[in-house]
Amino acid sequence: MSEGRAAPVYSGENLLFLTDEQLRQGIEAMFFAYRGFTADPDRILADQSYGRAHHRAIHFINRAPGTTVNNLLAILGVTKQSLNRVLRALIADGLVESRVGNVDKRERHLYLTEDGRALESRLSDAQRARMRAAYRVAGPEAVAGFRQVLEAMMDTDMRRAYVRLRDGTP
Amino acid sequence: MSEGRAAPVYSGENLLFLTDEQLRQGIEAMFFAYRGFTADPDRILADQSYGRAHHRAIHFINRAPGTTVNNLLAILGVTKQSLNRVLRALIADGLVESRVGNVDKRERHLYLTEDGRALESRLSDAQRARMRAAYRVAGPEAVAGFRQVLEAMMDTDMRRAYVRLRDGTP
DNA sequence: TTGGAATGTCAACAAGACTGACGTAAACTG
DNA sequence: CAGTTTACGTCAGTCTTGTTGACATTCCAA
Repeated sequence: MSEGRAAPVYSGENLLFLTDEQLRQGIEAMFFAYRGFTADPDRILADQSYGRAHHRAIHFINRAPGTTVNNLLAILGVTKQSLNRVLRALIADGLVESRVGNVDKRERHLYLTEDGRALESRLSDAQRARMRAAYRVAGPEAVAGFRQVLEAMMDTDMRRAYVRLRDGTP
Repeated sequence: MSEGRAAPVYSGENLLFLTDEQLRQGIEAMFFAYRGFTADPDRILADQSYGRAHHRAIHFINRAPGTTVNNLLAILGVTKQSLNRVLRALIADGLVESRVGNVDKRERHLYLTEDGRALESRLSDAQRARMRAAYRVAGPEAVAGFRQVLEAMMDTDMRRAYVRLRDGTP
């Protein structure tokens, strides 16, 4: 992890000698990497009148078609007013369809339209290309570690949401 | 990385069988983890009249004392006007000191004051604690992989800035 | 020495987040 | 069945943080 000083001894689950400096580097790595992570979709959306908020909504609607507004709210971690502004625009532009629930008519189930899926593809193609390139450079073991650390960094609620999406267990 | 389907064969630097699904999981991991990553400092700053932008400025001024505004601009990736608002507040509140450059009087060199360092500590203590916990859960090999993937995900400019800070080579 | 480039500041504006209040419809519950 | 809770939408107002545009100061090179 870091050269130039006496190699720290890691023993089992007792991971020691994590200097503030090492942690700080991890923090900065997160900061700079997240910028890269969002750069490509941001560029694509810059032309349109959409932003990162729209991208997030589109991503998760695509990921869990038929999800309810409340569900999306919990995943995105924003207020319903904030999400509503975004959804209103996407629905008005015909990228998202909102269907009243069959069993519970209070609920609205959200789906991407053909156009919505098209935009989603453009956005996630760009993001996946970068992720794929990074994965290739770093190698498979690094990828596994990457995922482990990220998962450990999440809040409990978010980890639950993440795992649920990952495993497709509603 | 993923169970439930035929184990993909990874061969040397030729990392294959990266399904869209696997990449998508990486993308979502980044999204959820970044939320956790910023949660603690955000909570601390919520009381004060500061936000994430102030945190970022404080972090990097602490990291590279005497840095110029232009320098900070490049690292943070915002416009100078945007940074200026943040700096103005921090200077007015006595957390940051701005000294006119000796050799080039157009430049302002930025330093944290005693109070600035105190807030920096509070913020980064919280963030480091989470990072440390995540590192401990994931283990040292995972941490190495984590850092590798993040570095590979950065834009070239950001990777340069990151390495420069990490290695302390101005 | 003068005009352009670089550095930084001030002012006005836009996006996107937030809170608070309110309304409607549907579901649940004693 | 009446009252309460839940799910969703909306209006209004505020705050943070990003943007452009205009401008002052300083440096440097033709």
